[in-house]
Amino acid sequence: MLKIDNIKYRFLDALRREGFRVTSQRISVMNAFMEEKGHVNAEELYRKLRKKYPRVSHTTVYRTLKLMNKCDLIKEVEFGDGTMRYELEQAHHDHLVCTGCGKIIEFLSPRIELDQDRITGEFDFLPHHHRLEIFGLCKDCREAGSGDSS
Amino acid sequence: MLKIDNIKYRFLDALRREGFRVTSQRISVMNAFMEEKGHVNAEELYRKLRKKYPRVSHTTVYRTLKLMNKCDLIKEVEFGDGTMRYELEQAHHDHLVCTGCGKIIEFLSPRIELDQDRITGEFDFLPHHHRLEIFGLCKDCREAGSGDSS
DNA sequence: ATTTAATTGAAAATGAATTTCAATATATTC
DNA sequence: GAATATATTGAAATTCATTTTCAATTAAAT
Repeated sequence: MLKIDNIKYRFLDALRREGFRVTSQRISVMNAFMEEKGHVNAEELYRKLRKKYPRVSHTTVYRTLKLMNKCDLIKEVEFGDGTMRYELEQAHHDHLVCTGCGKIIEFLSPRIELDQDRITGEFDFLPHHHRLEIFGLCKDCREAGSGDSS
Repeated sequence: MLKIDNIKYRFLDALRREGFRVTSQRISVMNAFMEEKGHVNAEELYRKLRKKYPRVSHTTVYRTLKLMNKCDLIKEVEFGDGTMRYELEQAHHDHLVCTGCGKIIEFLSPRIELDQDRITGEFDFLPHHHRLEIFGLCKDCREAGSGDSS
């Protein structure tokens, strides 16, 4: 659990460094986030959180996720369901999003990254960041049935 | 204006074919949409619309865009500003989004498309559709100044 | 022209996210 | 180890994009 401890340390450190306070709520939100596989939204995290840490409000979950984002610990992503989701800030990658079960697979294609540079060059465009999501059906969902898993 | 007339025809035709009614409001929304360069959202379109066609409501703009979308005339896209935008349904392409002026450049990279097939194959993932947006600064915005154009 | 059923507009409702503000808790200072 | 200053919290209210409701209107079929 070196990774988790490292992130916990980085969060506490960032809070103190920026003059924010270390509170039990912030620690709870961070712990709950670390227990997730990632790509949760605030509402989902709040629901799971309240079982273990009932003293944290809805509002504080939203605020703390924004704060962790500002501290560069987590990253906002969204896959078209109308909510903002969060994943650990880590090396750049793109996503396969299964429309059957919601599973999200992270991948990186150096080839695609290179081609993007080529494209932006052609248009004299200075890229800052990008997002690539491929929506479809994962292996499990295809094997489970021909579309409807009900 | 063959293209516009063609789309107008296709919309009226689709409406009749599906048993929807051809109304002055729907025609107004379609006309207003065609006068745009594309990538408008409902609110923007409503504002421009009401100058020329004051008899169309907010609600109807939203409803008609959804309807045109259902008729496969336009496509929903969103670039992270929290609103749903619409573009003409046409051959697949991706987007360069200028974070300076909001300009949107459409492009298609056969190479990237191919690489995506390779990637999904690796993960045994059956792709349905994808979206790729590259955010950055266009040539004009870079020439205009070092970031702030105010 | 009459009928019937889809469409419209205004207002209310929704859902995610943010803001307000009084009460509380953290850090700092003595 | 208090006392103090001020950041944070929670509940409720607010915002913003979008959707729904429902009575009035209007298109299209008879």
